[in-house]
Amino acid sequence: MDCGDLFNPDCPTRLVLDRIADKWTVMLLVLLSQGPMRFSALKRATGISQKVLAQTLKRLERDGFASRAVFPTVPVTVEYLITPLGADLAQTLEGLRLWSERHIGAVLAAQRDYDAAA
Amino acid sequence: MDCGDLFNPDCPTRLVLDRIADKWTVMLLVLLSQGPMRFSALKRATGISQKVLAQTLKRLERDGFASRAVFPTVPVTVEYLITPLGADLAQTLEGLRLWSERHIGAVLAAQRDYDAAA
DNA sequence: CAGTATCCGGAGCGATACTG
DNA sequence: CAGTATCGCTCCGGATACTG
Repeated sequence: MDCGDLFNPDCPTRLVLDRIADKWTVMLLVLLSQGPMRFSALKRATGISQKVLAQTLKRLERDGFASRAVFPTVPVTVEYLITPLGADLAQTLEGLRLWSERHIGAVLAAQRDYDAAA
Repeated sequence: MDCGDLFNPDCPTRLVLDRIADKWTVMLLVLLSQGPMRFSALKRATGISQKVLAQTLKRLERDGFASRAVFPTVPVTVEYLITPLGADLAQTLEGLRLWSERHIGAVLAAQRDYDAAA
């Protein structure tokens, strides 16, 4: 891994990591990559508080990972959709998901050993 | 992406993500994957505060991603080394790094557009 | 329904001082 | 050298209440 620029706070990898590294972003990314969803559906599915959900969706939109579709019904209906960029990122995250499922056992075992030694 | 279990806080992907999603873990992982390093060298290379560096290294060790080698010199010498598990994870993160370098332009452009509209 | 506004507690991180 | 201990600030996230 070329990491010279990792020391730069503006390094692409750090920027992306900082963006997806909060509690809910990846989860919403994955959810939306399965299909469009409305605000309340996302809230129900995830259990996120309204404030944080709104916040996270706004950032997703700002970064170009999701888009908003507003239907002028009464009351208003809003759908969130993943963008091609967001779908591409979700696809890439798949590698990390596979790694996690394969190796989580090893990680948890290491933690147990470590804690037992202490 | 099979995300049914993403809603479970104990889902492997969330566990791993939560562990590497802090400010310094990935950077240390990458650094150590290039070769063993001593505490003070890591401190100099990264600019992390002593407290947070010690904290982060301890977690890396607990998760089985790094190991400590203590040499009984005076004063004591300590080297940190990446483990096979840690090296494997660093390798996987390479995919995310590549994605970041390829698409960071699109992300920053999206942010500019979004901010300009507001 | 789809948000915004406000308050609050806890975690993360840095700076500083101290120790074997 | 390789840490630990303490303080203080900031930001994140949750709970609650309110609005077009």
